[in-house]
Amino acid sequence: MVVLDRVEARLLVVDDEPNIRELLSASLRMSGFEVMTAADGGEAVQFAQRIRPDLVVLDVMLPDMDGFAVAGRLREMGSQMPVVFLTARDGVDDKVTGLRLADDYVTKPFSLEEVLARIRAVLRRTRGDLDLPTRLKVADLELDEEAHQVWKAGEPVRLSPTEFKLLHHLMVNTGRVLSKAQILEHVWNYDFGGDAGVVESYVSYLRRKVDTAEPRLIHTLRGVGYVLRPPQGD
Amino acid sequence: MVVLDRVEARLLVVDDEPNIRELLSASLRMSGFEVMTAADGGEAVQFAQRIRPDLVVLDVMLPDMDGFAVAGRLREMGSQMPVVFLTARDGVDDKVTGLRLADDYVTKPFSLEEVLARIRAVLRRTRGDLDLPTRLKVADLELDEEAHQVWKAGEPVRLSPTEFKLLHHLMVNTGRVLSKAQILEHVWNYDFGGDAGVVESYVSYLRRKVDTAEPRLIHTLRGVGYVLRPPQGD
DNA sequence: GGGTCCGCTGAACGTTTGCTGAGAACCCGC
DNA sequence: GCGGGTTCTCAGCAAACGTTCAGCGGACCC
Repeated sequence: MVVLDRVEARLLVVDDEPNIRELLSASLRMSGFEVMTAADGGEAVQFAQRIRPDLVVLDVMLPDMDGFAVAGRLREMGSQMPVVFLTARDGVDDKVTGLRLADDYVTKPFSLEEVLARIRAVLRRTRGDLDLPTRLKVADLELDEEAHQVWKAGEPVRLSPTEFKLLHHLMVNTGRVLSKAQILEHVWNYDFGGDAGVVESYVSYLRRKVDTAEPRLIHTLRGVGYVLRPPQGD
Repeated sequence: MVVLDRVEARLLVVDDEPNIRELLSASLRMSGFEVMTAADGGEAVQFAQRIRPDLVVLDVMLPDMDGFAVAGRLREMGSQMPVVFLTARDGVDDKVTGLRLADDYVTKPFSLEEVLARIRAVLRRTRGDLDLPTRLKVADLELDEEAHQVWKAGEPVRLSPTEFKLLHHLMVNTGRVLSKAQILEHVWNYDFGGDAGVVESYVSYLRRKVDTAEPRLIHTLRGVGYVLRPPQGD
């Protein structure tokens, strides 16, 4: 839940499932984007023409025309709007990358953390927005989003994908308490049915890898959640 | 019981139990919100359409349709009203699925303190109301809601969840006398059966942690209640 | 000044919460 | 299909937490 006081960019989210559309748009808004939504391909093309978004998040499966067709139309319009596709896990991936219509894609079911990362990466590439920080630092902890790398006290650390996403989420929200439910919501896939016990396990893994020495950075607030806090003020 | 001279926002409270509906709406009104109530899902959708509230407080269990269905309808209506769910404690699944449609949730039995905190947090996030202070200060006492942290004379203090809620309630009501019954009502869950002795215990804990030095901030008014008062004018 | 009431605090308790190690299920590359 | 890495579940354990209670001391009233 990163709240910024400026608009990062204007996005168009296209998906026919209202749940996913709302999940995405709400979360993107909270991250500082201006978001419009469309429920099918026709609406999408219309909207894109009118409001000229900086990026389009596009489901491949749409009721009227598929995402590739939509992307094709956008290209024909002469626009160079970057597109991030949402695809089902099975095999469509090759098509997406092969067609070179997408700048990136995310497979369903995704986690918000993932979608946000892809969108930011694409915007950075296409706009040359180099001032968007790609490196997060908290005390002697460093995380590079692009290189997908983490250092503790200058030493590189190996993290599994989930560990990385969790640490990233904690670092983006430095100083803010996150409940296990919130963490689950952002870091895990949206269809994850399990309970918050996983979060405990992963916090434990993370601590072992990046938070063994004093002063500790990852704090447990009993009954509330977790915070990553820089030494001063603790 | 914070009484403000302006309306913070318009809320719609939906619950079929009259007790809870009234408890909530009375307390929210006293906190400066404009409150409407509905007893079932149909009424809720109707009302929401007409009066366009800024936020909906929605019980998951309703006689006609469940809260998720109501939230779904609201979304379909194209509204972006934030929703705060009220759920039973045991429905862990509810929480996860609920969050797809909700911006936050509170488990029953809740304390008014909790519900208020969630509502404010959601409004802050969704409206971009970043200037609403997240930090309370009284003399050399500071409390940050987001970070869930307290400082006394610049030094961080560790508080348990209940201690934190109590101090928060005292600070929000600085200068106002609160009876033990009132405190019980706001800080403890509404189904708490015990007596006011707990409040005494917790005031004692709090004093030990944040009010050891002169001038004292937490004052006892014999036979009446407690006040938190800044030094000047005491 | 004495009796009574009220509030303070330390100790004790049962309960809840989170941490961790072990292991089962899974995926992926070879 | 085998092995390493990864994800998730679970159960036992330890510490923190909420609550009650009793003994004490100070405040209030007559």
